[in-house]
Amino acid sequence: MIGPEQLAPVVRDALDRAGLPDRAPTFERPRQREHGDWSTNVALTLAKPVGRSPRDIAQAIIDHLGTVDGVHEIDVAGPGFINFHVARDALGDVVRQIVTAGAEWGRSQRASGAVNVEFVSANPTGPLHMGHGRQAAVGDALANLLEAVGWDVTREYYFNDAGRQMRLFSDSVTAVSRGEEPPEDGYHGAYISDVVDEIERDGGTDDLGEAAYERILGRITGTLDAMRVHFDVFFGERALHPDGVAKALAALGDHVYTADGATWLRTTSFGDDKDRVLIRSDGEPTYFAADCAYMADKFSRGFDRLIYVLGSDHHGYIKRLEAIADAFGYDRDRIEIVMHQFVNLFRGGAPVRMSKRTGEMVTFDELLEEVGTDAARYTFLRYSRDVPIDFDLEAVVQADRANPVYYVQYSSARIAGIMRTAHEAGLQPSNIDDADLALLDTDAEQELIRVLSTYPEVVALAADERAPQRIARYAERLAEHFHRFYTECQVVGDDRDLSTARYWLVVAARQTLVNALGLLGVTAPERM
RNA sequence: GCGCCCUUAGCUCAGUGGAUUAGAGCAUCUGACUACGGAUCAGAAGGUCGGGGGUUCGAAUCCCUCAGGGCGCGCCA
Repeated sequence: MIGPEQLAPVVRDALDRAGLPDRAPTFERPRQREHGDWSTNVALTLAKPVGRSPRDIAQAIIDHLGTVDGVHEIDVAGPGFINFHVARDALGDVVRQIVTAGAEWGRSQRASGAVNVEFVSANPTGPLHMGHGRQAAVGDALANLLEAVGWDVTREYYFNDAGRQMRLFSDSVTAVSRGEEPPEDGYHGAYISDVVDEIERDGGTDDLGEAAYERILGRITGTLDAMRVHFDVFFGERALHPDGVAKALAALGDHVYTADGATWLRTTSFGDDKDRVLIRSDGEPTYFAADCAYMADKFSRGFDRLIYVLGSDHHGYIKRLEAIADAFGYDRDRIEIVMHQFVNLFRGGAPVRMSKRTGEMVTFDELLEEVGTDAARYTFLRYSRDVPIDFDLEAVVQADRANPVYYVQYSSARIAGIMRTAHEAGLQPSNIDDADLALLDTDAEQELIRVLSTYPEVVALAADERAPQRIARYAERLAEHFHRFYTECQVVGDDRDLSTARYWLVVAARQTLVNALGLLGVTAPERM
């Protein structure tokens, strides 16, 4: 469909012919449908320098535009906007374009380079919980989006398998295996004895802590599999000791100093609130030291950019991470923190208590089992990262219009239903070039096509803003327009040519829905 | 105390590339089943975009400020 690329040069020519100063016009999608498909405010921006009224300028531009291919109508509106209405028959081309592009529809090469997306990164000392679930969904969808616009993406999971916490975990497991209480500040959950029993049943081990750690990591990857999240790299902190950390400290050079028996990084030089300890006075390196070595490791692997997906409780790390990058001398723009708010669990409007102590905690595994992967992922992804999510176990499985997951998936099932009916009726066109897509001329069809045509813009914006919810909201808008089309237009009918044209429109709608939901990691079911 | 985020319709939330009459779902009210899945559709009603200043021809959107709410500020991990 015609867009800014075609309209901009035409408008510039008109500016020239109208004797107006040259200016690169910007175009936007008007909010109001009556304002057409594209709009430019170029006349408004010229009003001041030219000293004429915006509407007057707009009219002058239009007078010199002449006719524009694919545009049906151009008018001046409001304070001086020039609105372009795309020709109805031009919309058929959109359908053809979508069907031809298939799975590539909406993807682009607007970005390039290698990006590392680190997310979840929960330590394998216990099962994943709700917060990790949102993190998994957001991180994975973000990775999908980045791939869709041309990035070469690596999904990475980092975990601490060294240091004090690891020893504490090991001690806890060992205590439990002897029938004793874990240390006060150790790990107490029921899963500890589960894992211990499991190991003993399988013939024991000579390193219980290690074996338990591996088992829990295995459980976590199992949960992630169920979530359809697959990492390219699982990176254990141990790989950074001692060489990586030593090299990192050396590379940090003058920014490192000793005081009070400890070794510090002068992060305050780079905007942090206080300096951070690298090596404690007892000689033990902190996790912060490992974080430094880890960043250096990532960059050494050739990434152009590092993205850290973090829960809002970690926002204090932003300055710290940026300070590390600065201290190493990396361009700060090459690291990016993508934050998201937390998740509150409800059941039928009542909060579900979450307590590690009492074991009332709902693990993410249990949640997935109860609501399913599609509902979980979709619910985590349809909200802006900036708002906390109230995740209601009942509302999320509710099967009606109130639940957007089902609303969207139902449109997918309906599409599949049409396909089945069409095939039974012998309607199964193989070549879209033979179809007369200009027959798609009802309002419902035209509006559906218009929504379809904006998909690539939505993907680009969602990727740029790291905003997966834009894809979810788009899918809802698409479903809405499809349902209306479904209600008003019979696809499989007596008029063969019309049926064929509508068949292709349905194919295009399905393709777009599949592509959009695919970015979210949600399925487009054929039956429900 | 400092920092980050949030405050938009009765409720839950979009919209924050400045711009033409601020959107959706739920709830409320009125309609649509002799056609491909009514798990749907059409319509009505509902908002001084937390308050107050400012920038701009134009602000939900940018800046300042105040008020509420969430989170974070370790030689913890």
